[in-house]
Amino acid sequence: MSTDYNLVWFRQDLRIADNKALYEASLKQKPIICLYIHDLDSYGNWPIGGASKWWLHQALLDLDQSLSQFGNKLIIRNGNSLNIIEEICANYKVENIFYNKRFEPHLLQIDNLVTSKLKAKGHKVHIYNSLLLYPLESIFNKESSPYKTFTSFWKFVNTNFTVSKCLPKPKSIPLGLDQIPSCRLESLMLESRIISALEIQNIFKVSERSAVEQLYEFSQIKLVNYQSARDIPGLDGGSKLSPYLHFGQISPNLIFLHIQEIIEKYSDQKILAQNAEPFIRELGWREFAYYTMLNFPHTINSPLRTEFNNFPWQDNHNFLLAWQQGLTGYPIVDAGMRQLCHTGFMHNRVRMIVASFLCKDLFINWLTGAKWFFDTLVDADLASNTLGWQWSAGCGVDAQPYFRIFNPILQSKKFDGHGLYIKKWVPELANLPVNFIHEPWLDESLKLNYPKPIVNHELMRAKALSYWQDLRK
DNA sequence: TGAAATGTTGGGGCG
DNA sequence: ACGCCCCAACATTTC
Repeated sequence: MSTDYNLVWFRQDLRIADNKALYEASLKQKPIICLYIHDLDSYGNWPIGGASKWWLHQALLDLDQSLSQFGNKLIIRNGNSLNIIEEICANYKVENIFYNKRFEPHLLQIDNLVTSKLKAKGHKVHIYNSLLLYPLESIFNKESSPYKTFTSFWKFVNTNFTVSKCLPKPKSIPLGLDQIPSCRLESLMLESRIISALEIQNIFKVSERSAVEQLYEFSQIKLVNYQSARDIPGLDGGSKLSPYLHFGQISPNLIFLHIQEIIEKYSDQKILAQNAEPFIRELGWREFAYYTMLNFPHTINSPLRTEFNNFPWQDNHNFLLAWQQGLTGYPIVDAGMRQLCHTGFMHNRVRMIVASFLCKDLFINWLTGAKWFFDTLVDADLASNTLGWQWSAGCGVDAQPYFRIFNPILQSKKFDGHGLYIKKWVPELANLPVNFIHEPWLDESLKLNYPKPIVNHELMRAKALSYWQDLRK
């Protein structure tokens, strides 16, 4: 007599707390198969990057440990999602399948296929939204079309929806009697980039528990200065919650509600609420990124503004290489790109600077930059990455006008005035006086092991503007 | 979630 | 005392 099972299909919701699919499954009081499938086909033409693989490995390890505290364990498989789920459902008596929705275009197709096949075989499939704060499918403007500017979108959701409360942890996640075959985590070969992982490891502790601890630390120490500190790359003013959010190790609801709680608790400190607003707004940008990907799925591969299909992007391999390696000769750009290579992370302001530089100083297609970020960032997220890059290139939703061009020297002076960030990531410049740190080429007497600027920003700016003029015709 | 070019104003040096 | 010029400092426009 075999047991009756329910199945929870984990994807990018690698947590126990406030996980709708897991919670609902736990209410059924039946043995639960906790399944994770490493399915390379599910990534479409955006294969999982090295940094993300490393994080995923740690996250799966942590989820398995968490499940073991409930006497259960994570079943890991490698291969085609549909085949594996069908195989498990055929071999064990699985009544209900639970999973949380995802929004990547290629995943929507796979999910629909899996769902319809399972339903056809008599299984019940339960799908939840445990990824986002708001029900994005039902949000449209007065003309019943999708919002294309963030502020109007954000205003609408804030006035029409409230963020739902977090679910408690499941009371139990019962294990069945059968020995269900599972791969060893190591066999997925996620941990190939060991050297880079070593440095990442010093920055992030990859677990559900650490995500919450990091949130608490942020809200108690950094939140009060967030508005100004977040723009200074030499400070660690951000929450650094993005990779946890990406892998679903923390729910956006938990973050949102925790910050709201803090504001209410210290309601006499207006400054706290003032600083919390731009932070919550960042969660809003995440929603907006998913909203855009849902309504304009093609934008993961091509510009939203079709006139940009005619933009004369240039395929300069040496420029690309210099950018990737942090050898452009612009200290703030190089500092950012090296932080990325060494840690799998980059400060947000610097992400904008290096993106602007790639698109508007080197004229390299934003997709090329997007691919590099996707491969190297620990928080690589298709929705956010696409939105950010199209914003930088000026070809997406809420796009900054193309002529809005970052001056890497001014940005550097403004946000890294003392050159702390530059000195940390570009050691060749560590001994330079402040007045040359942003533009070391000005001191011709210096003999540095550091490249001269690969392009002249003034010239490239003028060129970018003329391209933009042509595009408007 | 720019930056440069251009326009305006007002204080101070100077004849 | 006065007008003139210079030029920060700030505001507006333009790309």
